[in-house]
Amino acid sequence: MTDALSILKKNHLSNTDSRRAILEIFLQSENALAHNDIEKITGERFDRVTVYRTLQTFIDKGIVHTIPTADNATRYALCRENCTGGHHHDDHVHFICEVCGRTTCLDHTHIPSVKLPKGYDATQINMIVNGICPDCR
Amino acid sequence: MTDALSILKKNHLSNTDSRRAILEIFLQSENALAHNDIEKITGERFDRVTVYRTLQTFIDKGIVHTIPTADNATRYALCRENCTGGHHHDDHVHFICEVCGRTTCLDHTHIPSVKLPKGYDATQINMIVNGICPDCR
DNA sequence: AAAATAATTGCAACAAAGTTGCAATTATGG
DNA sequence: CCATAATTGCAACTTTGTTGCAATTATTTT
Repeated sequence: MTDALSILKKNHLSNTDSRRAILEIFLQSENALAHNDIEKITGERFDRVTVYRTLQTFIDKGIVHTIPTADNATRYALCRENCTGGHHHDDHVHFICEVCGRTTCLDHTHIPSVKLPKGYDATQINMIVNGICPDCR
Repeated sequence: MTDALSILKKNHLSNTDSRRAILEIFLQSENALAHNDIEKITGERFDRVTVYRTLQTFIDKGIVHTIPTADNATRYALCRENCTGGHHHDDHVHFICEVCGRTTCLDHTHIPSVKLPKGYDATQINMIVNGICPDCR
């Protein structure tokens, strides 16, 4: 159920080398990954552009979500919740460690609700916590 | 008190054209600005590098804070609270409108506290709400 | 007020992140 | 296994941001 192939099947995506490989990487990683991290792992196997396009496909299908970071390099992480095409509902907090730089999904830490001023309508909320992770103290 | 010159004085920054001009732009803007927005306004008056360096100086002094966004273009906004060199404490929510694209500081909407899992230590928290702003409904 | 010093700017060059068009390749359904 | 549709790789480009260095400008000293 959580292997690359079934994820592709479930989302009606064709079974290609790059998609399988990149999904495997996510499945085996604890942390969110930047495009560059993926490239380092896959090496010369896939073109940069292919990696970008694969990630975009995964986002569109709700397989992966992005995390806005201060360093302007988008991080991608698997959606553990049931996100579907066009509709993400990852409502967990993201943690970025200042020491090791790793970005982690705190899957069980939900984003608290906020009351916005009149007239503001939220469609998606991100909460990014910077600090020091358990491994780095 | 809220004119460009006093802000520079208060922060022991020398009074230069670019600093004054860029501060004026922030003082007159309701929204957070990307580097590119500033360049469009200042035109050829200042070099790109000068704008970047000026913004960095303002961040260091606690005059301006950055907002992580999904589109990988850092937004900058005036600190309304008393941020000082090296220590920002902007704890308000940021709103990004999906229609007009504007990024707004909801200065009076404070970020609610979250309880992190054991071992995680927060130093800074960002909350970015995407949705539709009052002007765009 | 002018000279000396220190800070700031502009230029050129570079690096990283991401995008687009198009031809070649690969996957899939019949 | 063939046809069609989807995916990939390549080349070129854009945007965002950085660095070193010489020239300029602001501030301090006298």
